[in-house]
Amino acid sequence: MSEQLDENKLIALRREKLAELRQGGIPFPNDFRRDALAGELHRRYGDETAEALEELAVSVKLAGRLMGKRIMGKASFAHIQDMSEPRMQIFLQKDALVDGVYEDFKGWDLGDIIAVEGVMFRTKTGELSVKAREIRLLTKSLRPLPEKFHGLTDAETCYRQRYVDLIMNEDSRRVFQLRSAIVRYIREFLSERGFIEAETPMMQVIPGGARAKPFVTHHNALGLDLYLRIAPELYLKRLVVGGFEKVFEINRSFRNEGLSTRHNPEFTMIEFYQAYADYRDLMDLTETLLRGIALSLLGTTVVTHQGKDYDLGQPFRRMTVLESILQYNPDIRAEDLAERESAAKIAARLGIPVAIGDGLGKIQTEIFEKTVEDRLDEPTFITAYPAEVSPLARRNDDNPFVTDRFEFFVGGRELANGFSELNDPEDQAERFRKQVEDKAAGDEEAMHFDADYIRALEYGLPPTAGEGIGIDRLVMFFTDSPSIRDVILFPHMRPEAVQTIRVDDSRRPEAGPAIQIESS
RNA sequence: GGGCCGUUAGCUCAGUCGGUAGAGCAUUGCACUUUUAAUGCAGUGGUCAUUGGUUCGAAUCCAAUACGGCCCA
Repeated sequence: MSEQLDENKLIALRREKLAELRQGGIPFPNDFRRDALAGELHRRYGDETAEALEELAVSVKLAGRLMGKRIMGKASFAHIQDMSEPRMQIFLQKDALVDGVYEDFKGWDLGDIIAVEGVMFRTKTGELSVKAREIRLLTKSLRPLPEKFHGLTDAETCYRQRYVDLIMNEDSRRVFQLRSAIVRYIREFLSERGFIEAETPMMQVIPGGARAKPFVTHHNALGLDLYLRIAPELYLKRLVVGGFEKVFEINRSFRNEGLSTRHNPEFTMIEFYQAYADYRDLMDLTETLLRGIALSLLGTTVVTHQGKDYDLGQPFRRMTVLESILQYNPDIRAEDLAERESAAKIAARLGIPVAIGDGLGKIQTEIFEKTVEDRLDEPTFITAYPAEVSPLARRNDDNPFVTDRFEFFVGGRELANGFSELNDPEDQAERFRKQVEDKAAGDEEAMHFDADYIRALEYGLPPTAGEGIGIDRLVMFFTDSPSIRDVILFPHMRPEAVQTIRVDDSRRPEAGPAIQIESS
């Protein structure tokens, strides 16, 4: 017996065709080897004339998904799509194929995976094409593809069934190809500069390195609750203690928060640490990196995002938290930000709730977040964050109220956060204690006391600077994507209301009854 | 968590004042040996997200729920 997914007549018809294939031999063959990609052929032969191509008589083997089919009696055109761009047109003539093959082809469906062997030529209308000598069906597709002209536009289906989105939407394929290129660029950028790539625990006994609510999981054999990491920071700095003086990790981290166009519960960061450097060195490095990505990806330093141009070729603006508040709030006076009481009044006027335990630094930061952050359009480094909100950052030598820290903003969004690392173990222990107090007072995002991390610092962390860059947001910026879901292949979604998984007992006798998952 | 909007054929979308549903593409059949969203002719295809209510009658009005989108916190 079997429980059906959403069957319809189109699928039933294709199942009948598959059943015939099963009768006729091996239905899912894997003995075809291609020797070319459509895109490569376009680049290599795209400029050759029809006559030149005829003379060259280049024979090629292509495979891919059947995306277009135009039957005109005893001749047909088809388009196949492989991992390259653009598609290649195939020309078939009944007389040029083995008897019966042309009739088989007429029964194939859009979406089927096919193999073609033939000769490059140019059609009357000038399109580079392959004249088929042999053509085979490799994989029967049972489900109809979306409409060929409008494609798939329903956002929900694009996210839930990314495979269909990728088949249909070149723009979507492009985003993820660029994402791959960005990650590769960053990895090479750091590797060339002598950084070592590391992999640190994703399951942690004490989640650290950021202020965030973690996900909890459980290790059965150890009888131990573990947290999915919210950041790799504390482990990477242990590695610097260990002598890996330049180290990075491209990491998936997890934060138990809501979903939005800017937040996914799991997200990708690059974190890197460099000994004998400070936060200013990392600001310079960040400028170089972002400029390099733009030039490498786009061939220009000007990035167009959501209708605006951002020139990463210019030096990025730099200002402190306090300077930025004053610049964007002409009605606020510097002296009013210097005292807790007057700053709290400003916060209250702005509708920011102030808790009794909040110090001046926290209040200043909230005023900054409320009135400045999303207006930081041009590439900007904001520096001098209060120590109160920067429990892992080194204090500034001249003004210990603030830290040697920066965040980078562009298009109103925070893309990076970096600082000179706090390497004084006693100061760090004190700041952990303050976090634990905050946690006891009900701050769910406050940090834990990580005694092993303090022990590591006590062995001596060299003067170091570290930085994290949000890869998803970076990719959003460079690919002009309005939502984080557009740059994550399988973004988090609520489960579909009722999902039935087909289990065919006749072929898997050991299997139990049909599995049915229903969400309540 | 709050507000607004959406959910109709495989896909993209119409659906007027409440009278049991329509197009294009896909698909099926026929014709067609250089097409480009091929073309021509003829068909098939629907639990109008779900549940309940109002009504003689609901895709349409009301409510709740589910899922999604945008904005806000």
